[in-house]
Amino acid sequence: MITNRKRKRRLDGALRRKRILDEAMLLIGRRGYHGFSIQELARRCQLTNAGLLYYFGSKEQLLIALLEDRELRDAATVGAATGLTRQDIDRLTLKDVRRLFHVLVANGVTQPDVVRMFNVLYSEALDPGHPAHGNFVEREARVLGTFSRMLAPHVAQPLSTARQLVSLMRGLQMQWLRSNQGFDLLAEWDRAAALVLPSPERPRRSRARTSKPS
Amino acid sequence: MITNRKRKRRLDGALRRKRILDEAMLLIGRRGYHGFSIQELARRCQLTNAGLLYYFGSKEQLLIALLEDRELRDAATVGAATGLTRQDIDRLTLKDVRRLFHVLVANGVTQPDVVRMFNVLYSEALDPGHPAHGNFVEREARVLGTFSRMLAPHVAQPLSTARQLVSLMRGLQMQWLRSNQGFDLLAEWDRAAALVLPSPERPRRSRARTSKPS
Amino acid sequence: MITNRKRKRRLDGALRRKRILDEAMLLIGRRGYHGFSIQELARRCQLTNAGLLYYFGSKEQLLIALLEDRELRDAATVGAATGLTRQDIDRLTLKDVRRLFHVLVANGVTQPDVVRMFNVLYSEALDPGHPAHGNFVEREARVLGTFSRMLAPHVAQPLSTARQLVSLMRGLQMQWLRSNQGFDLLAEWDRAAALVLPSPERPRRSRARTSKPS
Amino acid sequence: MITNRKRKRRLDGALRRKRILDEAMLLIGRRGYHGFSIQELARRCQLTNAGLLYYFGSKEQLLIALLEDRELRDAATVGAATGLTRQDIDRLTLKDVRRLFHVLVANGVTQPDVVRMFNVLYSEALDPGHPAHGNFVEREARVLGTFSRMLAPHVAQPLSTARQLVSLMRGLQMQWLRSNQGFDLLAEWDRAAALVLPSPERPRRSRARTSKPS
DNA sequence: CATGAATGAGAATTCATTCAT
DNA sequence: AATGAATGAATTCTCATTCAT
Repeated sequence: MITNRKRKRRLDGALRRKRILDEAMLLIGRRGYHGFSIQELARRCQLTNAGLLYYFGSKEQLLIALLEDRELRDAATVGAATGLTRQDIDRLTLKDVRRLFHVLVANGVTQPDVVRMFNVLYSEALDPGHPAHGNFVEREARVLGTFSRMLAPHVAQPLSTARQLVSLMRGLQMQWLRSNQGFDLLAEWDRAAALVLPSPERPRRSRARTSKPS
Repeated sequence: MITNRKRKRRLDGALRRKRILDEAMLLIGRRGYHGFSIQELARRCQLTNAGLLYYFGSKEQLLIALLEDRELRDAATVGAATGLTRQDIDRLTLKDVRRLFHVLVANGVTQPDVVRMFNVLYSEALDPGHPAHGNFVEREARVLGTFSRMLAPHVAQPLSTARQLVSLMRGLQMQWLRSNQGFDLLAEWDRAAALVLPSPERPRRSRARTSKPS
Repeated sequence: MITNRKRKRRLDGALRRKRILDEAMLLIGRRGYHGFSIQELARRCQLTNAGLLYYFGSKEQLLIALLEDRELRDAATVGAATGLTRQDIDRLTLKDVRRLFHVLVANGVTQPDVVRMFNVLYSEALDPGHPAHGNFVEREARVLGTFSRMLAPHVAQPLSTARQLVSLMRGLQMQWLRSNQGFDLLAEWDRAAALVLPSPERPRRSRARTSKPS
Repeated sequence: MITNRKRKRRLDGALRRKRILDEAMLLIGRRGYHGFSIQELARRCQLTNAGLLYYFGSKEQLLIALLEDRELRDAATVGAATGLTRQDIDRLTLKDVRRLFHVLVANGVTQPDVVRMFNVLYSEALDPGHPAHGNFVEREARVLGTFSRMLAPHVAQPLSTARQLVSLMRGLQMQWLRSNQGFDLLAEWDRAAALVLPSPERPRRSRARTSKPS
């Protein structure tokens, strides 16, 4: 009984937090960190201003909590979808790499709001004074690093290729969002990836010299 | 005399306006439309709050003026640098296309603040409520349309290629800005463009069977 | 067993209360009643907000409890240090009076935080709306009354002298606190007291006609 | 005409500032810096919150402005009342010194609100975090220094005497305020000063030898 | 005995904007 | 051409307090 109750209460608290973060994601995704207000978020969560801040101390901390939360969830999602772990990074076949990126994009297609939030923050956080600046600088380094390592066995200039993939992924996502998801993002991605990643059947990196005769 | 004065004053006025817009570009580039304040801008221009609004009426109108101003200037810049006009669009050779994009990116390299502003607004304006939303929706359509037309004679799926080029350009710019211009953007661009655009000597892309008669 | 526990708990409760009051004294001494917050006090006591109020009901009651607690403790301290009781007041020799004041000040030297709190509240409570206003009005009357009675046999205008002593004591304490206890308060006090209180051997002050058989 | 208008406008602004500061003095005198609110002050000045802050940027700056304003006015008042200047400090006769202090206190009697504000801040600013802390530390040093110099030719331990005078002045003022000006402060002061300052006719202070051989 | 959750009131401050001058 | 004065609305955040558990 007691445990049940306790559990229920705890769950309630955690659940509420989650709900708030979900709503915050939507709001920030639309208006950006500077453009949304604690007030509006609270209203949407049917909480008072103070009630909301009870959970997250300040607007800034809310943002940080949101990013942390997302990071955890996304890592889990991707891990589950690909069956790959950190250890595999250096040993992936080209096919694995393709599949991984495909999954990444496919995952985004199912949650456009997440994609929107990330992309909005991604550029808003360019500003060194932005509360998520550090987070995104670090994230970018991490992502480019990871991609480079994955690509290293397969392409001549892994960092360049990583940059291209990141650019294409984010750029296509942005266009997709702006067009109200008016085209097939995943297909577009596959097409783009095919240009940037060497085709699997042929021995890689000949490209680096001869280019693609196909 | 009087005319002189008037002229002088007008010139001063226009000059002042320009100065304000330049400062606004920096500010908006860093903090976004929602994140910057008339107050701060006025301070930086050594004007009072009211003094600034005398020129632009409202924050929103300021943004619009800024975008219009930029549009004019950039069109002029690109036109001058490439020697191409609107009429040429459909008749460009692949080489011209390559050159055009190269100029575009090279132009950005010389004015990172402009690049920053555009990219920040580009994602901030995803929000339908953003005062520049319409502008950017239209701009995107225009850009993709123009690029598609330019690419049509040369690639199988011009719109896809246009999307890729736009994505790569913006994505690389963002990475370049975030890294504090820590890599050679132009070189990176050329590398990326080489993958997406067919190499000039060989007709590339057997896929382009059906071709587009447009 | 049960009684034990209860006792233990009670003791814990009382102890906790005391700890809270001690911390409150520090805080109020530094920031005043208006300037400190239940929140900060709770944090310092490693208690929740609600936990703290469980003990004292409200901020105002906390202040009152603090003053009462202090009153008790100080009365005890002074009584113990001088060996004098309320009944002795009218029969004190000049030497006793001197000694009493000396002890009072000496006592303050050992606990600057108490001194600080009293002096801060002493002036903050000038405001009729202050929750300790009544307390301090009454306290002042009591102190002046008591001092006057003690001084009556020895000086011509006991109330004036009482006012002077009170002023000197508080004023020197304030200077002492502001200078970070940068001078010898007790020595300073003795010097000042010597001017205000008649020297014991010589009857000083011809005004004091009534004589003193001391 | 134009000058007139300009002057009038300026005066208006300055006048308003003055009115605000006067009201602030009352409010801070009653509730202290922590205890008063911009809101209430604005209401009393028939201004909006923002309207008030237009003049003084922030609560803290308001306090500083208040203190500066007071300093100027008080220096003027005292100078006018005594006819003494800074240069005279070291050459004052005992009689001058007495007169100066008398004027100081008499001046206070005519403006109890000023006295209240100073005394309230005087103790509130003990806290190193208080925005007027520095101001009051410095002020205390200056006052004690000045008094000491004035007293140096006349008493054995000028700093001690200065401390006593400061203590008595402030202490009596406080009692006077707390009693709702229920006694004759000036008379009380003269009585106290007579004890601390050597009487002019008699070759003061045989004590000065017997007690401290320093 | 104490907490977790929440609130209503109010805090200081900022914002875009207005308007007479 | 620009300012000084002012505002209403909103912002983030803090406060003391309540109440079920």
